[in-house]
Amino acid sequence: MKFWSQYFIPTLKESPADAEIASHKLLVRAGLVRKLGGGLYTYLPLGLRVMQKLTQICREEMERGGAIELWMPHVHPAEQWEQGPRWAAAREIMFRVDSAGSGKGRAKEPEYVLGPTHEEVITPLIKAEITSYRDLPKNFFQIATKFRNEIRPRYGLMRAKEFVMMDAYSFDADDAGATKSYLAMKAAYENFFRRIGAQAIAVEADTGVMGGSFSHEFMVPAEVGDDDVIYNEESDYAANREKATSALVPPDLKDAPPSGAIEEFATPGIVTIAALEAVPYSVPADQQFKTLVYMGDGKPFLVILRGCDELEEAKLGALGFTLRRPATAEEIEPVLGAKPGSLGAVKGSIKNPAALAGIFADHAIRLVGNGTTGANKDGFHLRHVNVVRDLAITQFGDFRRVRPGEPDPKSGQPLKVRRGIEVGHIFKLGTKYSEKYNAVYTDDQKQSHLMIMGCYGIGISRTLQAVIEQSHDADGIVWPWLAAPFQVLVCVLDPQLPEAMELAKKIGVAAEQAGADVLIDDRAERPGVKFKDADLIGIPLRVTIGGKGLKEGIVELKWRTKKEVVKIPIAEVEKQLAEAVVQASAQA
RNA sequence: CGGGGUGUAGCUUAGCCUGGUAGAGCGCCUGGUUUGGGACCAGGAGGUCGCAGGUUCGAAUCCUGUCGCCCCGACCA
Repeated sequence: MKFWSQYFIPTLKESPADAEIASHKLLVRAGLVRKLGGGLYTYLPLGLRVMQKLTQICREEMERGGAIELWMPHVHPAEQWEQGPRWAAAREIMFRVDSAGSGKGRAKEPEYVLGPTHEEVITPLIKAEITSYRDLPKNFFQIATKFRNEIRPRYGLMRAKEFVMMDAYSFDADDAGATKSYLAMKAAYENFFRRIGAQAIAVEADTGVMGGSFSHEFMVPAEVGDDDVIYNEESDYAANREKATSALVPPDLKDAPPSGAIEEFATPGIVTIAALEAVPYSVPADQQFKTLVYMGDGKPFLVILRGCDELEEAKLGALGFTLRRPATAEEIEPVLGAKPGSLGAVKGSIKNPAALAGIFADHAIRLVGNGTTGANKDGFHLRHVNVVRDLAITQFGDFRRVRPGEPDPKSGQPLKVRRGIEVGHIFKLGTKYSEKYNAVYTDDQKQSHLMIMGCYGIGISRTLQAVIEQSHDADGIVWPWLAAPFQVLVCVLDPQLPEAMELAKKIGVAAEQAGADVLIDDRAERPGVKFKDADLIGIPLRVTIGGKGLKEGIVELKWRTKKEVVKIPIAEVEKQLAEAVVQASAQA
């Protein structure tokens, strides 16, 4: 039981100028956090309590899902990462630490880095400690502060440089076991988000820099989210935009026969799809081939799309390059023979085909059949280009960005799009890390095998804010029962009356015994201030003790989610409150 | 890192264009009146106008640089 006057809940009437979204404003106004610097926040007592609620529930669900808690350092020797598979890709976001005057002369490489996640730490650990199939499977987790030097911190805790994350790593003897571990974690996540009152949905996701074979993101739908979720509720299809596909190309599509011999025609100054669509050329975008050039680990490669489609860059990850970026005009011309705007992939038109790492085409270009593309000659295009006959394609794949309204891949229903906040991510990693660190075990036939890994993360601090974003009204936060810093607020309007405070303590004890955390507002403030603050900090259940009520022999009970106030005789309040607490706990 | 914006009291801000004693609201302190949805009256404390240069008789205001913060883009829990 905490007494407000002795506690520390600095609420604000006005929102800080740097807060843009509702949850960020409320975090500050309700006295949960204060900013130290960009992406760096102090958790005030109330904010810390919520964090502790979330971590404890997360811990319980992870343990129920078979994971074992441990704790790893967050200062990592840089060598640990240099030996790992993603140093090149991850070093940008890592804080570097150098012990002063170490004299090691490592001008370019840091001595230590602060951990953004822990695959590079746990995999060598498990390689050293686990060598037998008898000790598998194992799944380890920790709940700890993570460090990422976000280029652009945003929205309070939503994207911070230092944040709290639960990260878990599973090790299995075989693929079936790894899938089982993955599904156990998926269930644990679902339980966690359900218990804390967050409406999070699992969507198929891109594996990104983590690598691995498949993955789900847990998204809290919210307008302020950073990600687009492509979904259709009837078919149950849901995927991150980076991963989403559609059934645009019918499986039985027959490739169009050539419409004629390739014809070159002059297009002086025409370097965009839109310009070629206009008169006098009048070539619809969906009758054009778009040719993009990227650099993959230093070698250029081509991506061919329909003129009307956009590249979904994340899908290029499937090609397996470690480092990838758009090519510059200077890099393109010597290889293709023309500047961007006149590029194409027609056999024989490419100046130096041997320099290319490949030509990758989106399936959807088969819908074009015969189209127009650049001639690899500035100011010229080619028409009657046939996909099968003329394009030098290495491999077809899914590279285009889906659009709302396209048929979903499960049922053909139109796809929809909405924004979401990514609060959790699970990956089936496979052997990417175990291979790199040679994490092997011996089976019962004395054979060595690579362990199959999975990794799992929940952004606890981000989840805290996502819950607020999802659960607030004009007056303040509306905490779900188990996420709330306190479940019961006893609001004493006349704390100078000894009998009022006596009753408040009795009620508080009863609520605590029923399993609630109790805050007593005993401040010498006017009732209006107390009610406003109560709504702002969003405690689910409020008990009001007023001078008038005391005379009438009643107190008031009000849920934060409801408008009505229930008057209860003082003699019954302890019992009724205890029942309400027990019931709310049972439902949560 | 590219583009845009902004920095004035603990918080929210006016003043800047057009240079001339730095203002308000909230919060805080004192006293009084109030007391069921952010009370009122009276008095009071609190500001190197982000920092450093420059222009000027004179700079919060104009110029240059620099730092912080916010927004848009690429990345992520």
